[in-house]
Amino acid sequence: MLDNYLLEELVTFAQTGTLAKTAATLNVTQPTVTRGMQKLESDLGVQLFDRQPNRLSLTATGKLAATEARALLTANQAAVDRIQNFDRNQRVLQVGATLPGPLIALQSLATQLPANVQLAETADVIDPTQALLANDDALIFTNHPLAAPAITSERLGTERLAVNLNQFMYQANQATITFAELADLSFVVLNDIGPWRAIIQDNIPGAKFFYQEERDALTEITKFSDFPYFSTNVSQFDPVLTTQLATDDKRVCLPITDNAAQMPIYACYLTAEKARVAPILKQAQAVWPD
Amino acid sequence: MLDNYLLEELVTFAQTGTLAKTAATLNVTQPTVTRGMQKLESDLGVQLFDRQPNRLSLTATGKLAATEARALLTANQAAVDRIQNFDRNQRVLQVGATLPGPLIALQSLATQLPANVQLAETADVIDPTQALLANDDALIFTNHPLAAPAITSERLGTERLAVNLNQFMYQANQATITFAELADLSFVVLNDIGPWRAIIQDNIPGAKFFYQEERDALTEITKFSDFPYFSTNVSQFDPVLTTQLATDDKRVCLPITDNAAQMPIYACYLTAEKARVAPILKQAQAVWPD
DNA sequence: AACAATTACGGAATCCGTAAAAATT
DNA sequence: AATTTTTACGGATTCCGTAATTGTT
Repeated sequence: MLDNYLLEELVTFAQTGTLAKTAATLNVTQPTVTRGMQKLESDLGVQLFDRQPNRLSLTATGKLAATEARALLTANQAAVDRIQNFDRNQRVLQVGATLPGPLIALQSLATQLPANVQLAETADVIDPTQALLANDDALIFTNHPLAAPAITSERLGTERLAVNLNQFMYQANQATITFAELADLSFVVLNDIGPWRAIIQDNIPGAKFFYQEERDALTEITKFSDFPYFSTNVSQFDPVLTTQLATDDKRVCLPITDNAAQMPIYACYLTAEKARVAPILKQAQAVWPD
Repeated sequence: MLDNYLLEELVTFAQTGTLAKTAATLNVTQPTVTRGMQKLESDLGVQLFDRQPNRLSLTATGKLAATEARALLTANQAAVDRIQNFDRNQRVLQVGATLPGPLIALQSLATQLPANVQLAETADVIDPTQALLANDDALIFTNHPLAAPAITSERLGTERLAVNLNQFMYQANQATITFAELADLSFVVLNDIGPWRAIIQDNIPGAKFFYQEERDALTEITKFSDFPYFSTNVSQFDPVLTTQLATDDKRVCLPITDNAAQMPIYACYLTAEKARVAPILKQAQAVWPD
């Protein structure tokens, strides 16, 4: 068995090239690292270094050992994360998403949700499969099912994009609209909108987008300007938009009819956690506007 | 970072169920294990055990931690093995096989091989891909190419099965033979013949096979009996068979013409080790009877 | 002179075993 | 009575830092 602190020293040496820098980056003294690498060699019964009086360099075996060590350390850290996240998720049930719509819908009934449910602030999940397997989230909303065998992906419904145009714009004079009809316009858009971002960028020719990190900043800009903004059949639950804007917003909401503007929504969770996420899923299905 | 000795204690507790038995199997005292599990809980910041005055049981988190711990320990051990095997293979170049033919062919020119080449005694490689990736062998002969991306599988030639029949048997009166014509006969066969074993068992109806572990025992039996035995175009290099038998063996060698009796031979090695195995491959190709 | 590695020595932290206690079956 | 877990205490091991040595650039 190889001790972790020795593996760290080896990995750092592979990066830095000298024992002195290794010691410096690990906040220990050189003799510590010297002894450590000697012990690692003796534990393995293998020569890891070519020794010249003033220079240490890794042998071929040493290089292999360094990459193996790196893998072991990351595996160890990943295990710690999984265990700690699992323990946390025993108490608070973390809900994430790759797109904001479903989170907004759930937030609208926050009072009716179990007290241990913790909704993510923004749609910032990069790799949903990894996030579930690492017990980072117990439930993640995505726009595509996940392939991993331990994961169940349940179709929740469809999110449909709409655009809110000033009522005096000529395009506003209709019940629905297409991406093509929005060409060359400028929009204010939230930053964390997941896959929607690529969709609007790829489908509206010549458009410009002003991305806003904060939702409050976005509502401010929309309130005091004529920039069109996007919404969906799900974001209608957004309390910020509905309360602060709806009262005096002179825009009209036009659903976008393109296929690309219709997005399937899936609820993904570890199959082993089905029982724990079931009540939340039931709530989500109940409020889904389909 | 989780210390290995704590992980071992957790894994053994998951197996045995009590700290006392855990201590016994690990050859330490109970207080050691008690403190160890307390430290592991404190390191993780997580409760791993349900504590009743006289009974300790794993929580859900604890069970997860135990399986994670087991994985980390096996990964650690596997890394050690890979490193040590790699180091050994820097000096001696280990050659294995899933079938004996190619090893026999190479053995016939043992004197001309580099001194650091170590040929396996018997064809006992179970999982050639694993053996290569673990640096257990540097070169393995198989009857099928290996799929792993880091591995190169080079077609070496074809091994062709033959049977040696007493010259007075009526089937011996021909140049070649088929499996069907060997029906209901009894054969003496070596134990470690890899895939050949399934082939003769599946293709010769009603045949009986007397498997011998030792090659010497097999030659003894064949010498003092009339049992037919198998050979191939490659096993002709076998010094035991050729010297001890050929002089007074009254059998005739009949190649078997069935497709199933023709076996492709591949030389498999880590692509990164190509340069080191190249000279051996060259020798093998030179003597191959194709 | 500056830098890198190693060794020697003493202190500090950690880990372990013995002994004893508390509680259960 | 026998088991199991836990705490307390002392010893032993291990690990680390300071100081000093060697050799190279």
